[in-house]
Parts: sequence; structure tokens; C-alpha cells
Amino acid sequence: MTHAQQQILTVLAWVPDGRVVSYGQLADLAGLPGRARLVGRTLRTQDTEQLPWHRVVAADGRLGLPQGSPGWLEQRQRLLAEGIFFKGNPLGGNRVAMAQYQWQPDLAAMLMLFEQ
DNA sequence: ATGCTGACTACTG
DNA sequence: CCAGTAGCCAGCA
Repeated sequence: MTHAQQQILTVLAWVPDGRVVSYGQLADLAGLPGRARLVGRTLRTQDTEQLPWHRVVAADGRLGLPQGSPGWLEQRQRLLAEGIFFKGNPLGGNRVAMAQYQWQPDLAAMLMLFEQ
């Protein structure tokens, strides 16, 4: 695993319950602007068992996995379990209301990210 | 080494 | 809303 990927997983570990981040935003927070695809690749390739991988969604609120796939269903269920609302219909929508749930790290959180 | 692919995204038409 | 395009570049054949 590359240093960049380590950074990504470190930041991911800090995304709080009930909030989400987009692939691009996570890359930015990890000091890797423009590298959203690396985030997706990392989630697909590395072991995210102990990390809140389900809190990473596309910038437009859709989930990265193919809609209807097992992974997509699990991610959606985990998000619903955290109280995250999906546009259109609480159970039938397919996009997270980003404006409402996107994580906005505060100063304290940012400092912790840089300490890692 | 080389070429494709894709859990990305912003932009344009 | 949909399609194409340009950056991105680690994996994998």
C-alpha cells in the first residue's frame, strides 16, 4: 500500500457517524487533490473491515457500487441505519442528500488528521 | 515496459 | 437529464 493510500485510510477513520464524504473530498482532506479515483481504488483494493467505508459516496450523492448490487444494498442499509436520508424517498431514493450530510471537519478534527 | 480499466469529478453542449 | 471530454493513475494482464 502506498503512502497516499495510508493517508486516505487515516482520514477515513475520522469520518463521524451520520456523516458522509465524497471520493474527491476525502482525497482533498488526505492532501491529494484531484485524486478521487485513488480513493475508489483504495476502497476496492484494501481491507476496510475496520473502517467506515460506507460513508464514502460520489459527489452527486450516489453510491459508488453498481445500483442494486450486494455491496450497494449493504452500504445503503448502513447509511440508513445512521439516520442518513436518501433523496426522493427515505427507503426508495438512490442518492444521499449531500447538502445535509456531508462532513465538514472542524478545526479540532483537522488538527487530528495532520497529527497522524 | 505497455495498454486498459475503473467504488471519480468538473465542465461543456 | 444525458453524452462526451479531459485530468487522474494504481492494478492487472
